[in-house]
Amino acid sequence: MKVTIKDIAQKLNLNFSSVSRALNNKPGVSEKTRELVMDTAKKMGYTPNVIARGLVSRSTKTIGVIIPDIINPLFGEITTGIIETANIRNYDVFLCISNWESEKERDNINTLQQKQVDGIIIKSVSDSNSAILEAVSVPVVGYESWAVNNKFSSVSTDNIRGGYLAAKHLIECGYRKTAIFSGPENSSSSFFRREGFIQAFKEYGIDLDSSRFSKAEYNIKGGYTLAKEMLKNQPDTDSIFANNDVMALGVLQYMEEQGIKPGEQIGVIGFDNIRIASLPQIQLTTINQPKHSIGRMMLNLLLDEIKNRTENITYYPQRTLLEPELIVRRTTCKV
Amino acid sequence: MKVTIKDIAQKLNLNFSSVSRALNNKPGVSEKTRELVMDTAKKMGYTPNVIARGLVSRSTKTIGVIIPDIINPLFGEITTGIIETANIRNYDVFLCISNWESEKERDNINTLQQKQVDGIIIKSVSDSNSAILEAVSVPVVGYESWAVNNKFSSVSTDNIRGGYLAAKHLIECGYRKTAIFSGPENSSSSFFRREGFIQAFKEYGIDLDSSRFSKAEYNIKGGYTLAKEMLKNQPDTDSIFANNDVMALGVLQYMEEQGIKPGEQIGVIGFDNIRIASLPQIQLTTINQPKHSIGRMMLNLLLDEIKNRTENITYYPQRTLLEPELIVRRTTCKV
DNA sequence: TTGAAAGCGCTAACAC
DNA sequence: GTGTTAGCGCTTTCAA
Repeated sequence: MKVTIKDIAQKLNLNFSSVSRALNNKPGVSEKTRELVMDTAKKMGYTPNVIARGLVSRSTKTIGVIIPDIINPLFGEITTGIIETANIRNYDVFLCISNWESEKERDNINTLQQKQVDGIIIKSVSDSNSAILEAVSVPVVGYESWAVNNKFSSVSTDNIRGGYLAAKHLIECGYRKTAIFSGPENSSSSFFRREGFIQAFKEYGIDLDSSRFSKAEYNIKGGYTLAKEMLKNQPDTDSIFANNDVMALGVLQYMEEQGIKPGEQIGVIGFDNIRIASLPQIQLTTINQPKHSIGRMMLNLLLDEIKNRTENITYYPQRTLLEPELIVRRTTCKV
Repeated sequence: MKVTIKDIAQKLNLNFSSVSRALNNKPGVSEKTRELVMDTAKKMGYTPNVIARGLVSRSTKTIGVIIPDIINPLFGEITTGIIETANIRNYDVFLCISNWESEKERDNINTLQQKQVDGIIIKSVSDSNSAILEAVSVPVVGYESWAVNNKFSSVSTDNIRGGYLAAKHLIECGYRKTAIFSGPENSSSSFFRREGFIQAFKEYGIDLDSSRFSKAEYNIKGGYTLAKEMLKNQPDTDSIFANNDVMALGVLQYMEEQGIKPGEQIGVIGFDNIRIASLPQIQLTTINQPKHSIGRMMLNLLLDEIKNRTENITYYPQRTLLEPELIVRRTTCKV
């Protein structure tokens, strides 16, 4: 059986509340007792039951994170940033995967609330959960969720600017007939990236043919399928803006299979700058997101809000936009 | 404030234990009361406090998972298998990242115990934690941990066989001077893969030069560095067995940079068969692990043991070995 | 069928 | 400085 503070108290002929005080470094115990308690606790192999502790203290020192998938390295790196920062600040992370399903995301939110997490970081996949999210009783910080909901803080890369940069580069390369491959319906990231992209073309006075806009799942297969379709139906397409890198990977796969040279015949630009995009065999031109920083910032924001709330300080949701960066590689013309 | 069973009880002029019974579908309440309770619970927006429930029932319906990193898609896919299966069986997953650090892993184990998880699935990075792991009070299932510890069940791909298959393929291609790039010190996967590899060479009566065995971190950079070193110091090396795919990716990166053609000048074989290995630009020859199945099997094993334990059925640790499969692509000769 | 009460392991307010 | 007590939200005996 597990050792409890009562066991320690009994052994030391103390009251269990004194043991609690000693263990938690609270005032009201003599140095002597404290040391004695600490020692025997260690000897007996005592580990606190954080569940019980959480029941009374109303804090679990755990924050919940909901991401759509774990295979896309983008989320992997953001999550790594979150976890590393959390650990430094003495918090644990409960990670949930929504698998891009709105319903699953709802389940995840519920689970986290039931688990009494102190706060939630979420990359929401659907507006339809915004009401639920607003009703959550703990602080929430979103990744790319400002448009959906401004009741809580959010951090994201400036997607409009990112899309703009991508377009500007493509235009300067001389591409004129660009296809845009977006993520799933309602993806706010795709929406803004496309907005910025279109804006740039407008500024340059170039018409963008919306029949070249299509959408699929944010994965390799999605990009592959879209490329196949697009290049068959509209073979004069001269470039592709894949709304994220894994999609771009799928595009490159299709082109490679067809013997179409990216960067020479058709330009391809992605978004995220995941690690493999830089491999010499891939050399994908893309827009960088500061992934690790995004994770770190979201966590810090969340903990600040948690602190504010316990201290009853009014809190104003804040939106943080990070600057994207164009990374030119081999899948677009060299400028 | 959150709704509790007491609130419901008060509203219905019932005792809160009746509400509990009704909510949990336990016998001892009339159908009428049960329905009434269910209804009002829903209306009042009641969600159970699983923390409190766990305190008394001694089960949190949560299992802990510890993996070394989240960037390597191998772990991503295994973890996806775990989470999906867990959700089907009504369990939540608490995911911890040890970052390949033994100390961090120890912290993770502690955290999970404190959080009172019902069981732990772990890919341990170090033998030094085996004592701690044995002392864990809940069931544990390991990935690739049999050699380290046989007090608990484990699932893994047959690494010896995998190494053997890799070697056989290389030999049949005509390679004779193979370098082996292993993972970090004490990596059991590398150990067995190398063993199987060496065994095959022995069977074929070919001497393997151990000066070509080296080790680094299990990531792209590790493979890159090792390839650079090896090909500089021992330029007659004709092939490389990278002990996992991400390492192989680093090897390919170096070769590409140097204009060395994989499969033509130097053969490269990896291990894991991660998704990107199949991209036409990469086309890495590798050994497949059934990643999703591994996750699913580990979870099922764990839940079985949890069940056995609550029912006081003696349990014998079992070792499950999965068959690896050679996937020939372009980085080795075509057979 | 329902109510009353104990207790899971812990913190915190209050008394001594 | 230490002990006593209540109570967090819930499940589970035992009585009624």
